[in-house]
Amino acid sequence: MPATQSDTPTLSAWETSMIDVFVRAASLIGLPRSIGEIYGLLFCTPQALSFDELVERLQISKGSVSQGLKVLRQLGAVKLHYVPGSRRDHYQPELSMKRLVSGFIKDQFEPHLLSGSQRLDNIEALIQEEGDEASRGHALDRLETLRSWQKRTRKLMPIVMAVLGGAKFFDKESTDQETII
Amino acid sequence: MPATQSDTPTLSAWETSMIDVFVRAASLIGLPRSIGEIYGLLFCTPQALSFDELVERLQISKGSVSQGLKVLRQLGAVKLHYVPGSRRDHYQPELSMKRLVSGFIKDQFEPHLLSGSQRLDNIEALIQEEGDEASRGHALDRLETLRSWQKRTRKLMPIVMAVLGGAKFFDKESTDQETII
DNA sequence: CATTTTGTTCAAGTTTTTTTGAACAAAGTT
DNA sequence: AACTTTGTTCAAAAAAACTTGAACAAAATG
Repeated sequence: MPATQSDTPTLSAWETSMIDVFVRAASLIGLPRSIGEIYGLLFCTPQALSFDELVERLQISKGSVSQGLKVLRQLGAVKLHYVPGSRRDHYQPELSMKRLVSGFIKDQFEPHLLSGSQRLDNIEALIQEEGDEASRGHALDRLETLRSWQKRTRKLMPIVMAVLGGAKFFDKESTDQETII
Repeated sequence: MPATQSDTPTLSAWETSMIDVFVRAASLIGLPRSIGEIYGLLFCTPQALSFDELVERLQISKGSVSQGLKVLRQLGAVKLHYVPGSRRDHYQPELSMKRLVSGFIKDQFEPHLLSGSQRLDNIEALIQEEGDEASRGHALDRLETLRSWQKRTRKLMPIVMAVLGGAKFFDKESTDQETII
């Protein structure tokens, strides 16, 4: 082979395109490009990849990879894979759509939903304190609309998970739903 | 009342809080703050509001309101409301959760899903062109995973709409599903 | 048809988010 | 213990997204 060439460990055409799909998907759900790239490359690659391999093949900074993997771990979108003989952490992508979606919902969606409930209670208090006898009715009306939206969203989650393949899911009061589908 | 005071048409406490809920919701689905504010104020207010009233009460620029309303119209999240005697357009919020979600999916989600299909076909071609007999198998495997995710996402949509209240929804080949729930 | 009213457009300014890279910590080696 | 490897943190730089406001168009009015 020719002498010391710069040896950019370039990605093949299909890898680039497939990673692009994940970059778009990430952006769609509000995650930065670098996270799409990392998950995308792991998705393309047969073997587990180490931190360094991600940095080199994607040509992005260590900082981005470190933070990106942190988020992906939190979401349950990557798994640590032990490689004998190597001291480095190796990563593999989570391939179960159900688990990916579940992780995303639990991490990014549910918190907003829950904090939302408290916010609505606060708003109700504010409406009561407020004078304006006349407009109070409308305000409370809209508040109820909001509450009904919340409730429906919550009911939707377990159904989504079920359709995605047999889910156990958060729901304080409803009857058991270990394995619906 | 006191002489010409600056008269900031300030929002009441409960309005501010409720608008805040919409600002957060907007951000959650990747829409800018100003759009959350506009929809939020319309949601709080009993009467339809004009362009100018939105500018004044929210204290944001005409540009933001114009662009914000454009997006909200596109999403079907606001409706024009004719007010006799006034030449201005007046707006009211769409209050049906089903229609709101449907508008969002149709406008922001479906396009990505569809363009996605073509992208995957392109990737398949690239994988075939590519040499490397050995790795082709894995690549095609992952491509199939992606296709299955797509398919499941598409199946999910009508179900989501149905749960939200009896939907007619896009689906080329499946059997009739005018009113499921 | 000149003028006013109403709303849109878009380049420039501002703010927010993301990325970088150098300094740092933690743990393993020699 | 000194050194190396591996990965994290975080302030500063870069990029992206959002907002502003002045110039512009379109339509109604007088």
